[in-house]
Amino acid sequence: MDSNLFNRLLSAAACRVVYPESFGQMDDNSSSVGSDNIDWNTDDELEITNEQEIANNISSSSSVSMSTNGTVLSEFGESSSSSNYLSKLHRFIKMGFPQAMVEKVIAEIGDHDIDAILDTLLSYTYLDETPHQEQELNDSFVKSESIFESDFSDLDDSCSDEDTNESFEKDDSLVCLIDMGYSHGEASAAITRCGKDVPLSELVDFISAAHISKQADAEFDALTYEEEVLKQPKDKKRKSQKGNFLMKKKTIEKKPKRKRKNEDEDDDVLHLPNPMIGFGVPHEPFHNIHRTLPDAAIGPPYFYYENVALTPKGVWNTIKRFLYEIEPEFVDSKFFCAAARKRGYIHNLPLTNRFPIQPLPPRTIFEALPGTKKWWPSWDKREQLNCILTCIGSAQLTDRIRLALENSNSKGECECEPSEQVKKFVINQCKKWNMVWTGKTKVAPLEPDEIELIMGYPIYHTRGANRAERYKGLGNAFQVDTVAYHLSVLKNLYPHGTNVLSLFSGIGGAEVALHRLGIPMKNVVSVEKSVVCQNILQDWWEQTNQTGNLIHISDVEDVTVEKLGEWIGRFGGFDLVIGGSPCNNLAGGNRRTRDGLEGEHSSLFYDYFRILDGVKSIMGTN
DNA sequence: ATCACCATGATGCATGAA
DNA sequence: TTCATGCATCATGGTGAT
Repeated sequence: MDSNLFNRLLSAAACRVVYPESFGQMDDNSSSVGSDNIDWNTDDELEITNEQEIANNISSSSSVSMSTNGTVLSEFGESSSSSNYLSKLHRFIKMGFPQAMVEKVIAEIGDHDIDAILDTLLSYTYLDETPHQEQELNDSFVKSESIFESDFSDLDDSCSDEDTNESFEKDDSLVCLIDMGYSHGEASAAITRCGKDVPLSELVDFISAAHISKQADAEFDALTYEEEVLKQPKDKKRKSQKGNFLMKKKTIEKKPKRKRKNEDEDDDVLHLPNPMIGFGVPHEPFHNIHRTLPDAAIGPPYFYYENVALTPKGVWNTIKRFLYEIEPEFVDSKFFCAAARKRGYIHNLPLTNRFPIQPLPPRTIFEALPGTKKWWPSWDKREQLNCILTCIGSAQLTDRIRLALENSNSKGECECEPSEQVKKFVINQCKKWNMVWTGKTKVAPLEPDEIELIMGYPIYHTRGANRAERYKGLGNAFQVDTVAYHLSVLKNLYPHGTNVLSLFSGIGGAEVALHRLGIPMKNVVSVEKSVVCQNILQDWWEQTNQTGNLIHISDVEDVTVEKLGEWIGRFGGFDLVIGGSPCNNLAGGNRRTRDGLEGEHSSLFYDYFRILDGVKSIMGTN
């Protein structure tokens, strides 16, 4: 896409009252679940287990963000219907329809007939082809539901005036599509695919077709699953049926997938580099220090975004499209420390004169955990650990492995190696759960302080939190050496210190990295939901005698344009906007809700973009 | 109410054989 | 090329003890 177009899209997007699909999704999140009850970053306070409870929670909450759905729920009466309602609301918002529109349609025709709702939504979308009409429709939704009260309302007025005077048709199309509730990515993709001069109806048709196809697929899955599985008794039969079903689905899907591979798969999939060294890592010969950033991407401020590399398909493409078409830098932290950590980073930092922080961290298991060497059998060839996750192997697994090894050894009645089968079992489990040898027949998970060392944090950085919180905080954190290597280029640029906006701070990986680089922090605004993590960062801030000012904000929703303007006015601008948005719905370890970028937690990426773009707008206008 | 503990697969890529 | 197999993966939700 041409960069000018994209600039305009972004600036227009920043001025919308009604955010596109993604933001509708986000609104749904914030209103479906009480903001006091969800830890977006660490997710362990997720006490709500079903929609019934969610509905109850909403109705009993007095949070400001609840007000919207508070009125909605009161219209639908009992919590059971609320649950149903929420489920359907969520479903249609996921399809890309604006929340306000879905609420309106369900209020009009009820929530029983899904087809009717879909038809009505589509006809609304089709009928309102002209920008003027669509704007009115959305405005009426906004007013009647009194939803989007805050962030961009001031800007919107001025921008809509500009829009009406806008003479570029292609920009109008983008703005209209965004107004209609489609995401930037969808809108830009549709224009790219269909051409810039096609009628709006054709663009809508393109996007709607994609939605319907996606939804039909999902519904087919759900229906077939229900038909085939729910009839069966529970437990094993159920599992096997599900397995059969999935096998069927795979065989059905395979052919079209291959066709796409030859055609346009490259449009949707970003390829991960092998070896995963990004623009270069220490001790590796390959380095690329030349890249051309799109105009819209150039700072100030510098920004740095991080998430897991191994996401469902298309996620990184979407992230890239939002973050100014910058190519992600995929790096495995195994080149920096003793554990693998495959992550993608999108940033607009310079690439020249990077340097690692000293002292260099241990790169092998034996260097990081010398106590394990004594027990490490020769047939366990691991030299580095797998990714540090948020939970650890069970004590029962340790016992099972101990028994397997003891039985295998006693059979041979000698000190020889266990059988190949036992070795394979043990190795697989050790790799899966990152267990290390702590005895002749004993493997155990890493202790929190060992993980702190590997992840580049001061020892006992997370001390004080309970064990599960420590594992979770560390499992969600930056690998400090990796991030610091990328941020090292800032040292010469800001000898007198930086102002940092740290989003989804967690246990403070960004702050620790800057500190270890010797880059002073004048002001840090840290946005982090978890009180435990806030305390960890605050304690570290005090222990390291930071002279700067640390401000805690608990919710990204509270980071409004007004707040950003206030901080920017006070600090003279942010030098760095840094953060990794929640990966819960992207991570491979998630069995239940790996829903992609539109998932409950991971959709907070759009808040990262919203805030970053807000900072860029304000600093640009200033 | 809090915390420790544990069982719970699917996805997408890499690799190599047919 | 196609297919089978191997492999790693910032997690979730339930249960029970305190």
